[in-house]
Amino acid sequence: MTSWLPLSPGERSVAIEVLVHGPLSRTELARRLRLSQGSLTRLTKPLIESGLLVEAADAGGPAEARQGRPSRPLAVVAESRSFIGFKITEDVVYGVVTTLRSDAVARLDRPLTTHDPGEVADLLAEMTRELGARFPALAGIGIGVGGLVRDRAVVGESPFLRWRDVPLAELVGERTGLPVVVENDVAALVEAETWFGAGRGLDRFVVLTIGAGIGYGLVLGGRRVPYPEENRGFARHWIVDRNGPLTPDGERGSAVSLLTIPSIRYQIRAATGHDATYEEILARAAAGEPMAARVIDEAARALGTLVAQIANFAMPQKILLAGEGVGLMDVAGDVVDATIRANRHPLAAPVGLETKVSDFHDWARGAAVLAIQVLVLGSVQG
Amino acid sequence: MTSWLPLSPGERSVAIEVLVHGPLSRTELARRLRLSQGSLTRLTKPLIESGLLVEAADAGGPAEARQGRPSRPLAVVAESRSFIGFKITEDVVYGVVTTLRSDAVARLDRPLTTHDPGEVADLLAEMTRELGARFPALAGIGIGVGGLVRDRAVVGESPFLRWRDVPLAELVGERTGLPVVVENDVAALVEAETWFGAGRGLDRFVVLTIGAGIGYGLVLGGRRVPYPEENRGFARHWIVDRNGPLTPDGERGSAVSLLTIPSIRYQIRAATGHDATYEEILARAAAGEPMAARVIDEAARALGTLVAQIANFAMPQKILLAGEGVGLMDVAGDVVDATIRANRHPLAAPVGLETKVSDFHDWARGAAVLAIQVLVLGSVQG
DNA sequence: CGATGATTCTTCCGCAGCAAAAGTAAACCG
DNA sequence: CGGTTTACTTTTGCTGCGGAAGAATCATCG
Repeated sequence: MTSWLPLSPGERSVAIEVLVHGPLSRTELARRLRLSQGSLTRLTKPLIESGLLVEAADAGGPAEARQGRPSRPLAVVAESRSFIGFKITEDVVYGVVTTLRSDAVARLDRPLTTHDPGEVADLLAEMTRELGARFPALAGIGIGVGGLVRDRAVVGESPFLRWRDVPLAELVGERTGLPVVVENDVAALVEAETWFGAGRGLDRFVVLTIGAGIGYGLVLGGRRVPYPEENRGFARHWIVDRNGPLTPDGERGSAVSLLTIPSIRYQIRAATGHDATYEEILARAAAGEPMAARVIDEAARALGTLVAQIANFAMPQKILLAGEGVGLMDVAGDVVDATIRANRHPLAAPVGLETKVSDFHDWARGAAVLAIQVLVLGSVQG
Repeated sequence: MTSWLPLSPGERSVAIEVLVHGPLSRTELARRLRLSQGSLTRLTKPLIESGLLVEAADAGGPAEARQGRPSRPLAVVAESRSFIGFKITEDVVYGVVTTLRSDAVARLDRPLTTHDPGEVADLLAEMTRELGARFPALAGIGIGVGGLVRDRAVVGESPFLRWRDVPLAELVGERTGLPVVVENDVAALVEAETWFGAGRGLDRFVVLTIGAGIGYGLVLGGRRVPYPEENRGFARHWIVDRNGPLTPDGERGSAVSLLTIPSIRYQIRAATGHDATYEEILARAAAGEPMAARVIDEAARALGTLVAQIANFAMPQKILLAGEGVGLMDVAGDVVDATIRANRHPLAAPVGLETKVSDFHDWARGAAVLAIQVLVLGSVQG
């Protein structure tokens, strides 16, 4: 039971479909996977015997009383395994415990007082022990780090931790005895949203995160497209408006200069001489204060332009805006929408835009999903 | 033999691989398709018996004299079938005959003196007879039309022909007795490049055409992504530079205003009062004439910006620039390249940019590829 | 010039995994 | 209580694949 019985390709597709799309009857599964009903009986049997699936207890509610033999929806036993996800920031480690369905059932944060790889690994192992005490069936650990990660195991380069080629998966693995996956934090969030979130079941899907920096993830055919400049500040070269503001980070008028929280705060500080939090700036813009309103308006236009460009060129079925900097949408969502419309053909399909404010625990949850994938897919492959 | 024996999925994949990637030995095919050698003997036998494939005659050249039993590369019998492709413009119909490998072996153009659907179909049938006299084994007809095409059969809307809901495939089919595929001209060119051209074997591929208008085609996982605003002047809403020139067509500073041949000619005419052809303008820009140089420089910057945005957001492995308006690259290719670099991260993979000047026969050839696909795939599905 | 090895292709066997069809179960309906 | 409807199971047969062994065909080397 440490890892699952090796699943056949057919069994795996059934497991993923039920895991991701909730309770489904065998007939429904047969239709979705284009298999015969007989095959479904065959494929589900070992999955039920191994304890991964159960016949959902009567669906609880009265259900739609249809004619005929009632269906037996199959569901994953979400609590049969627990997973741990960590998000490492410069000064805090955020941890969550999730079920198989990636629901967070516990949280734990710890200050990060050192950047020494070994001591960080010690801390993660200690947090794992603490969390694992309450949730015994731990099946894996996922770790999200800002920076370049290789092979889902080694932190190749992380500026804020000042790490180079740190084999973090190995360090944590030998301290905990659990399978460990390390991934770039944006990539982890993208995977999580692709499997369990806004991108569920979609063929083309984009995640755009706004926070201290900008993150971009493209999912095609259910798989994330990797690219070399990932998480290396690529968006500082996305020039949105050549006459835009100049900030310490990013080229003039780049997405970074216009949209990230530090750049917006910098612009306000440069203009008014006073520091203000992001939320304060948003509130002032909503209240009509000219300086804040101008900066936020410009940011909203930039966001609308970016979203339109993404929609025009990558043609995703949905675009998810995530991160701590999407509060912008509440204050200036109409500006964003108007800008998108101005940069798209009137006959074009409306952009499937979804906004999701995420905190650091959401990033940690994203990392946990990586561990879930490894267990279900049986490999570390992205 | 009218259509091929229905191919099994395995046979079809072998046929396509050999058709698209030239002569290949069975062992090489086994590796590419991830099949065993035994399976390849099984799959190739009926294909050879049916006359689709042959064991290439010793590869002609001396080959690399390696050890062991020499390989027997398989090749399609390109001349076993012929295909006809048409491109319909406002006043001319361009026709080509191609082999199975989409090599054009004959051409025929005719002026189009009427837009009446029946008479156009008559003309196409007559041209088909004329072309077919020299190439007997006709297996299908592909027709490319600017405008909206539904179900690869019906021209839903074509402004320059003033057509609405014309069942062109049916009209031509009943006059020729051949299978007919109708498709939007850009889509046809994209399919052709995906199968036989620059996009061969690529997973993510973009075609950007510049001519009287702008065309965009996105290929993901070997399949073209359809979108509703296709060929309806969508690029007039791609705003590249808000302060760009204003032209009769397209929003201010849009890709259409900056890049299409009519818009460039309009800008020169508006500035100098004299009309000039596109080629003249390019020559004058190359010679350093200020007005032309300014317009062409602006166009090159716009193109670079577009290419960078496409590369940043859709992340294709290659971008093909095609159409009659890519002469721009010869005169101002360095400006385009510099602009691309300025809008991309230094660590990003260099954009695989390929330029291909295409005339109207290339568009017709693209349409012929659709007929090839139908024969090989056995269906009209895109 | 024959033995050896390398490489490609063919033949044959066994079986995984599927669809199709027929059978069983569990509800509702009158 | 038998008919109807729908969901699931069992059985059967077959397709199409991998694997292993063998045949073909070349280079190389003693």
